[in-house]
Amino acid sequence: MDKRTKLIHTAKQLFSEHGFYGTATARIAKEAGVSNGILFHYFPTKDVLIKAMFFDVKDRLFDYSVGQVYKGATLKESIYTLWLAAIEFNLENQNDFEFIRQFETSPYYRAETELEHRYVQLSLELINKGIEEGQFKQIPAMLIFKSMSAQVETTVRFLKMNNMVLDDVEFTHRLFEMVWDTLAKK
Amino acid sequence: MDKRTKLIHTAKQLFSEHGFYGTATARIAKEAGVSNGILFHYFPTKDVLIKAMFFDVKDRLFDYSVGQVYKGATLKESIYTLWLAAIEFNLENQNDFEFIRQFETSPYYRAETELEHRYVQLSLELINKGIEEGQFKQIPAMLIFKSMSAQVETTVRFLKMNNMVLDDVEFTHRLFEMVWDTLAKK
DNA sequence: TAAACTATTGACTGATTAGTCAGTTTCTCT
DNA sequence: AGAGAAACTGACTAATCAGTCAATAGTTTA
Repeated sequence: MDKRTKLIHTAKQLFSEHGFYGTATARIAKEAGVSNGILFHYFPTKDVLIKAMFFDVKDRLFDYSVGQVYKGATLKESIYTLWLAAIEFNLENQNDFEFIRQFETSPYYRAETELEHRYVQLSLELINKGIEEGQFKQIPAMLIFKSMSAQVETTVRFLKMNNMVLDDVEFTHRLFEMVWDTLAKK
Repeated sequence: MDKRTKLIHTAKQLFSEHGFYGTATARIAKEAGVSNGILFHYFPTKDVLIKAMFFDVKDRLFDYSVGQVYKGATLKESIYTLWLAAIEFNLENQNDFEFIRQFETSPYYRAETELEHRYVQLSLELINKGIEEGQFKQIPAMLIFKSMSAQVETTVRFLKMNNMVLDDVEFTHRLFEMVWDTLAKK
């Protein structure tokens, strides 16, 4: 692993544990086993490091989840696949999960930045299709997207807190029905 | 307003704008128009100040919302009243809203602390009643509570971002149907 | 080979900040 | 009144931390 990647990796671990402000750059470098100076060689400021990490996570989530949606799937199947993939990704990458959670409530976060990402754009397209076809409630697409994201986050936090994994298919479906009922027209 | 209250008030404003770590205690005192020392007279550490603020907000939310639930109400009516009250409270007290949001993703937050609060306990009682009576889905009460809270937060953020208020009754009901469908058995 | 560039180090600095403290004023109770 | 407590002040400190920099090593290019 090169030093740049090693730094991102170590930073994510420390940030998810102690927060952005509880983690000194010097500590990141130390625990990554590199010099203090090299951190600022790759990331001129702490802000740049943090934003690079955000895009790193979103890119990987996109690759992981969108690849699982197969072409001929119905809308409900596609949403299910994306929902499940997001939960799995967050459970398997808990440092990423904690990092994103903190990022999104920090002053670093701006809504416009997120909008530019493929992951959000694809999700919004899917939701707009659902609204146009009359399968979804008449609610602004952005609000539906945010509700879904919030449900994923809540579910992951709940599973983590209770040391659970999604191995029970029946329970998993029951959880998805919660999400689906939120969006779908009765 | 006495100095202690004035400090909590100013701190909430600054925290919601610049975050816990972006706000120096000296700045809080200065903007509150009091001396630096008096802050530490009332709150021995910054932690104590932050936790005092958390309970201040939850107490006021409890008083505001629970008072509106009337005795003979059905379960759906009670949930609606609590949901709407929470949204109104957060819209009217945006500094409180931003503060809580940051608090809950900060290292200060511990899940056990929240459980002790009347507001959470009352909500859980109501949800458990819904599950037992078969009106709610067979999902752990805590997860239902967290989902509802997340929906409230998402909705408030959406309304804020688009400079909206809940003046359209039809739209308000449509938003509540989203929440209700999340919880209710079909 | 020499020049130019990139990667790397770690000691250092200037700014910031939570919390202290010695002393002053204001309140309270007898 | 006057003693004792509580409220209050603001200058001060010890620690922390993001970012700098001069120097060295390694790699590419002409």
